[in-house]
Amino acid sequence: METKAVVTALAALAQDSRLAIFRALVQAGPAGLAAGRISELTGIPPSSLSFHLKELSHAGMVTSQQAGRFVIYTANFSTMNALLGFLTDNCCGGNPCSPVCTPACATEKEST
Amino acid sequence: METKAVVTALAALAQDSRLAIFRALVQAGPAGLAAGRISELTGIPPSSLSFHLKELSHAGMVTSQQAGRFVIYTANFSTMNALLGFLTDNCCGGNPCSPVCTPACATEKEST
DNA sequence: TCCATGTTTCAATGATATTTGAATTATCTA
DNA sequence: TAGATAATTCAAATATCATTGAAACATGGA
Repeated sequence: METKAVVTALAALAQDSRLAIFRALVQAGPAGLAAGRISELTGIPPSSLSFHLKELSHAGMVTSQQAGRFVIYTANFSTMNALLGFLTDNCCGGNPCSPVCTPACATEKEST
Repeated sequence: METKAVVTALAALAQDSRLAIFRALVQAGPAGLAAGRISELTGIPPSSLSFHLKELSHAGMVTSQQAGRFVIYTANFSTMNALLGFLTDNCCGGNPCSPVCTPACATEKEST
């Protein structure tokens, strides 16, 4: 994952409304949620919601698919995991650092 | 970890300069780096650097300690791990979701 | 105390993000 | 086709953030 993409992804999540939206989608799982349902759950008005969904989508954090009149949004779990990996990547210069970064996912890294 | 703190932490990382600073500190490990050294490594001028270090510090992503004339900055690994946990927390409504969020650290979660 | 070095604060400027009502587009049903 | 529902785009006001030179502050050594 490129630095630029990481900054975009982090920026997408670093905002109250968008973090709420994303968490709702993470909790909804692979089935996703229709835009209107997200609006109900979060209290964000449709036009604001649409703006934020666009941001999240552009950052690769969510995907969408048309389903009749509805647009179903789904969290993009692989991007999220790439993001998590990036932050711990090359931790401690690649040396063994058990006390430092093991708690979460020190064994799963990526440099793509 | 509270939502507000998470947004602050993500916002702290969602910026080119700060992400570069943070990564340098992650790679430096527990020994940390002096402010001047970070400036050298990243090419960020002292006054800008100081601004960004303050942001990171305020977000709990780094800690600092005076060492003579130097100020040593260190990545705060526990905050980082709490952050990673938050993002995957309650994934898929807490149901087993092996295909979805296992890749990185699905086994290590927290709701603090 | 005086000087050199490392770091932070200040202040002014420019750039970027957020918000939302109203209008628009798209789809379904009858 | 007409009416209802779902979602997006537009535009303009508001708010927030990033940058950096110059000045100030703190520490160590002579």
